[in-house]
Amino acid sequence: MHGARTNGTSSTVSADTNGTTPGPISINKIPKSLDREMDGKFDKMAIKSTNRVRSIDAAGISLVNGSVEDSGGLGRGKRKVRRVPIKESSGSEDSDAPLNKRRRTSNGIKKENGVKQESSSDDDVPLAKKSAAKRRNVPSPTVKREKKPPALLAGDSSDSDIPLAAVKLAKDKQRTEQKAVKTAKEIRAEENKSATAAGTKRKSVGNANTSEPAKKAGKAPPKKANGVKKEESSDDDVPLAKRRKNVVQKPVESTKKAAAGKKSKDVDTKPVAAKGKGKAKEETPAEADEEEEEEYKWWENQAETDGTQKWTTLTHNGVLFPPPYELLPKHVKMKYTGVEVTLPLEAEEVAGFFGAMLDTQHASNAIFVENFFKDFQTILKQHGGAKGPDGKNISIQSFQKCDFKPMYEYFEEKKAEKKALGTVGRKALKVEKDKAEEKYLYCYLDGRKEKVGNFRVEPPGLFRGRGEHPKTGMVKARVQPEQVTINIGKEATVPAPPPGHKWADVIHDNTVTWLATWKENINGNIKYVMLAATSSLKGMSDFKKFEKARELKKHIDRIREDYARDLKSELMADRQRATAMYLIDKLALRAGNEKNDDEADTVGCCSLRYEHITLEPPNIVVFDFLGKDSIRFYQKTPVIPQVFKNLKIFKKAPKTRGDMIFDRLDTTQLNKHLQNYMPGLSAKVFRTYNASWTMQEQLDEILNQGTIHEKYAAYNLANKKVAILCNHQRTVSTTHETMMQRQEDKIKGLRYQKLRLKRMILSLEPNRKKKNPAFFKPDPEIDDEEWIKEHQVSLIEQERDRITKKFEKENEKLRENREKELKDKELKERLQVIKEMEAEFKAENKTGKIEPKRGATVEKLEGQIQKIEERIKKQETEAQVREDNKTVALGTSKINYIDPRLTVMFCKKYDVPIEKIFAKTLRDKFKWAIESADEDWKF
DNA sequence: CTTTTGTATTCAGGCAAATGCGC
DNA sequence: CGCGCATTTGCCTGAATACAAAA
Repeated sequence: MHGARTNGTSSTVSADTNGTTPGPISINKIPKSLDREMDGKFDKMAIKSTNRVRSIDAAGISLVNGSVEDSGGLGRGKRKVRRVPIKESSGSEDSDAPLNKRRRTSNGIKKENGVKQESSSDDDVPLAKKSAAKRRNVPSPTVKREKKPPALLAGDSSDSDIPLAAVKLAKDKQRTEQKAVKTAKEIRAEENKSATAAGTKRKSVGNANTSEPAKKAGKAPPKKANGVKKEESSDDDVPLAKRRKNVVQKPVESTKKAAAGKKSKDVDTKPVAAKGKGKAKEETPAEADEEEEEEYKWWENQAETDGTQKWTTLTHNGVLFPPPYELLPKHVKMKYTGVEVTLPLEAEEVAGFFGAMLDTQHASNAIFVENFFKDFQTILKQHGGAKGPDGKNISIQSFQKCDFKPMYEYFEEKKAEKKALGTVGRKALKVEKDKAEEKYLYCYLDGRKEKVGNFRVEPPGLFRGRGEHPKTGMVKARVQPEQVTINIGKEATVPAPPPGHKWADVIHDNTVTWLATWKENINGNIKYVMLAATSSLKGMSDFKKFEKARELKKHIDRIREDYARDLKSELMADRQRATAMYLIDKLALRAGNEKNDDEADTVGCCSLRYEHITLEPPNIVVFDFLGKDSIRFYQKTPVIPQVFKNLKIFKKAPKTRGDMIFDRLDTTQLNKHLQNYMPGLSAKVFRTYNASWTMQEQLDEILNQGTIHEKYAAYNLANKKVAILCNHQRTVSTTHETMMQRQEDKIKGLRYQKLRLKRMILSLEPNRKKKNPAFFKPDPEIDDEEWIKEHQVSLIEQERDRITKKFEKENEKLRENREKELKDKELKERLQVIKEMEAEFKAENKTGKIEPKRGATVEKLEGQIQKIEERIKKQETEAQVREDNKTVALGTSKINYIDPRLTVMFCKKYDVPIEKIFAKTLRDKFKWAIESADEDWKF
């Protein structure tokens, strides 16, 4: 985004008493009169906004038109936020004084636009960067959830329809008309576009699915597993209640635990792996056994954990460094002003980073390029500079004059070489690599072997900050052992640093879970080597996360009642907090911590600014902003009147673009407030809670009928609702459009085939038409003669192609065998059929009749028609799902938000193999859930 | 019908970007 | 009270697979 931005932190502000301590812009207490005022009429702002947003799609989708002001995120700038301690009770001394506003001001990356001090005069200066183009349509995430506090959630009852409807995607046409915010994703998408090319046909998709089974069809185990359970039900759940020994309780009743454990063992079977293609059918329990000692089932054994100490003993082998850089072959050189230059190793490496990215959009991103080039120059200078062929120094001054093409081409060559190796060669390489990594794969935590996650030190490269990250493109430096701190048990042997090096430090801190750490040079962030998601440490905390969310169930009613009440509080801070809670609860917004100017300008609930919300009377709120990862959050949703009114108040002048909506609130305060309800409660818990809650609700609506595949599709639909709620998106693949087109053509082709079959029937029995006119009615989808003709042409071409190819192939083979090749005459003869086809089509077009093949009967033809109809239907649903899901990412919610026990419950209850839904890694990660939940489990 | 082939989809890993809490 | 630290969340990518059409 870009677009308007505000400059100036304070210009319009007068009361900045000491000049450095800004304060909230809003008044402390909300007078009754203001409340009343906001009740009635709608102010200018609201009306104005109406003009800017228009509702287009009948389905309820509304699109923001292109006006710059609507852009969600404005220019970034220094955010001068000050937080004044406000004693709410102290009354309203500061009531009207428009204190300094909290706003995001501009500073546009490089040019600091001087005048920041001026008021809003240049609010609208668009950033130089890319202007808006098309925007993606974001489906409205609202998902109906239980009517806990009935009146409270506007979307729950009557209103819910709107957003729900909005879930439907708009038509492409409309899509392209719109313009507006360009999200990071879109930018990326565009970039790829260029690199794309051919496509192909094939349909599929939709079902997103299905995998594994095909080959090892066997795999019945899971089924069996379910059958079993059902011992005493006792599980009215509430595992919480059934605490066992110590502090923490187990996920499920202990009783069935043992049984459960056993069962699921067969269930899990060795997933796939199946290195050979296809047929590996090992998978027997026997194999499971060979799997070394039995693993630690922490979930059956919850004792410890006071929370702070994470381990007692810890042994590991440290980290794996990337291989040192090796100079490129002599003939591969970057050019400057057309002349090959020799770079010092360090600089060549950096140039290579860029050279390898020439075909990405980064290479044409001005900020990226600028940051890269600056760092490149610095590094070059540090290492002696570039030399010309004559050995003389060459000063690299201009990016424009640099030509990285030779490097790019070299890398491409390398890639091709690798590809040419074939599966065999690559496998060998992989074995080698695996061997080098072997020792790092596992560590021993409290004596148990646990998998390590990211033991590889991140290699150097160019920083790929997402969205409009000010630092994107900077050189991410190589990490030296001297920067790496090792955390390991006191008793353990400290892994040796690479020869000639030493560690920054070696510590023995058992209150943290990391094995190694270092500081990254771009943002100064700290990186860690931690255990894999399948480890007990991660598993336990995941479990706790979900238990915490379930615990929230007990408090949610009260919390909702409270914030409903506080929506009317006369204290601004309380009212803002209540309003924020409403949004977090209803829309699953993230908390919205403050960010710095050297990060991309993205927001969450608490950091929403004036321009991110538009109010449309009577109670529609349009959210349009960039959230985490610069993913656009665009939603038009009704809210309860009090919230609408509050937002109006929070946007009231003098607040304007750049100012915080919740200027009396921040995440710390919000979370502190939440702690009062329940220890450990924070804003993010609401996301988990609402996601899992929604999933439970959705799953409950699924009927236990149909094929496994259908049930799986139903699950995915539920999953999708959650993903939409959480605004989890993905970029539409660059090939999406072509694939859709192709599929459409294919469907039409099928329809044409159907038409021909019907015509054949009529040739056999002309009187059928009278008997069943409906059946022979022309298909409206392909009544276009033009199209039919084109299609016929392409069919003929295809056939010709096929015959020719086959001919050539045969010849090739003959040649190999040193036999005589076929003559061209042979080919000609074979191509005779083409002539026949043409004639046939011609006749068909003229008379509308087709001679059936020999031996055809009406019955046979009808059978074929039926088959084709099935295929058409299948293709159509597939196409629909593909289109509907193109921007929705299901994975994130599956991995992070949906309590895995829900999935396990679903699978057991409906006899769907867990493998269908949880891939190998997820099955490992969620082993605790698989072994502890049964078909009656409830979130 | 089975095998082959070529592509689309899924998986698993990578690392950036959030949250949240305590010093 | 702002920052540092630890941990969770999230999108994307390259490699591995599955799938459907062709042979």
